[in-house]
Amino acid sequence: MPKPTFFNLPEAKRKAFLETALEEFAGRDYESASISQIVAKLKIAKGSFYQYFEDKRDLYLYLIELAAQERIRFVKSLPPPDPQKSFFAYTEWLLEMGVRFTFEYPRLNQIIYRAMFGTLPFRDEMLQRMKESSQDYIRQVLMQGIAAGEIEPDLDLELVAYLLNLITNDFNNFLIKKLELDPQRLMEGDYSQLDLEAIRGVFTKAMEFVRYGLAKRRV
Amino acid sequence: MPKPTFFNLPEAKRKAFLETALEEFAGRDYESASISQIVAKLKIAKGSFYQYFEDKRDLYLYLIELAAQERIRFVKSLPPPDPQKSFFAYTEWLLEMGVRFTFEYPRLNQIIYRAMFGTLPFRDEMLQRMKESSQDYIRQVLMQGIAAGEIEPDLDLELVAYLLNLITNDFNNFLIKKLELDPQRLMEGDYSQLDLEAIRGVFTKAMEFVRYGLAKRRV
DNA sequence: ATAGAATATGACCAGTTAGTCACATGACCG
DNA sequence: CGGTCATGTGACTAACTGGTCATATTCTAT
Repeated sequence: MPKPTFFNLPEAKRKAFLETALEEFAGRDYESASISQIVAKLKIAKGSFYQYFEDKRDLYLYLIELAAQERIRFVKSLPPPDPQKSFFAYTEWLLEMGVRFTFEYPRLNQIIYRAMFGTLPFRDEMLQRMKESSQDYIRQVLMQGIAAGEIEPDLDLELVAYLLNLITNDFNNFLIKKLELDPQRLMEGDYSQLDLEAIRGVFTKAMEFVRYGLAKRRV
Repeated sequence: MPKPTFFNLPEAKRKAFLETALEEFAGRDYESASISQIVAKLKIAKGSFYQYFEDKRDLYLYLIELAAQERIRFVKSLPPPDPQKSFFAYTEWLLEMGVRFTFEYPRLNQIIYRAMFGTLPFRDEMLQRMKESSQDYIRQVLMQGIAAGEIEPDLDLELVAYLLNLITNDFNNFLIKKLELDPQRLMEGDYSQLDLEAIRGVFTKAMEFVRYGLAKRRV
């Protein structure tokens, strides 16, 4: 946890600090991310950093916690389609929200992605910080789908939740490849290249796979 | 490419070098992996390393190439089930081979995984080295499945190949969680904890999802 | 035995890192 | 004004990094 000093900081300074720290930790993995670089970019003294945080790891775990909270906040901020209507519409919406989050908060998304799939010297502490994991959330939604009779009840929920979570988290990588987007420009907040129609088309295709699998449809 | 000197090395020494280098690069990301650590473990002089390779990146790209080749060799070394019989049996076999490779060559697998999903200062050169990517291979197999009339022809092949590749590559992570395996012991080559029956059960469930998706089966 | 090439060595360099600490500055309060 | 406490500072440490290079050793072929 950050020291009290950090929270006493004028908001502008605190925001600027987080901005820069997120930038640093989003682009490189934990070991490579550099406190020295952060303070250099911010033009503050090295000592100041250690007034705000215990150490590097303290900052990193805080950033993860922040990113995870922000993602949950983001997903909850927009109303889902009528949940009663169709489980699959809901899942597609979830997928879409994941991608939108990626585009709107690319750095936060990177941090989460790294924390989930990367190497970390302290996975356990990290997982604690991401209490409400999206995987648990997906599992809940799946159970609702089963209750509503839309989903095959014989599925291994844990397995499917894992796979869906995996797909959701990695989907933007596919989009970037498929639509030949420039990740650099996206990272810099330039969305002019986004073709929302095309993206929605890919969503629909992805949902077809999730819904019916590969097998030839029986007509 | 390694310098000629490296290939002139007595086989035992060359193997030992690769062993140690793989260990180092499997465990940490590119920036964190340390040449100094490698030569220290091998008890050879720093200068010797630079007789074998141009630089760090030269070694890394070589390791990736090696790992990718080894994976292809491994998959091709065991005969698949009758390819004419069922596309899905074939795909399940492919998934199984992926997992078996993970268990038998955990370090090689880590390197490939890192190369595909991690951060890299030179993605392009890396992708060139992994010419025959498993994703292309999966796409071929899918096309055969369509030709055989087993697979829905309306699918977006590129998308599905991407998702299948993703699942195959990450599946062992799920297995480890699901079967509560100890990754540390696996890394050290201790497979006594493996329950092949249980693993096969998870495969089957995963293939059900891949085959029919989430939707409730029509009976 | 000897020349010449191939290989091995480790001190050294310039650069980086996380973290510390004695001190300076600033803000608020009586 | 003075005093006290929070905040800011940057030189410094010890440890590390990738890479170089002059020198030493070992191998090979005559």
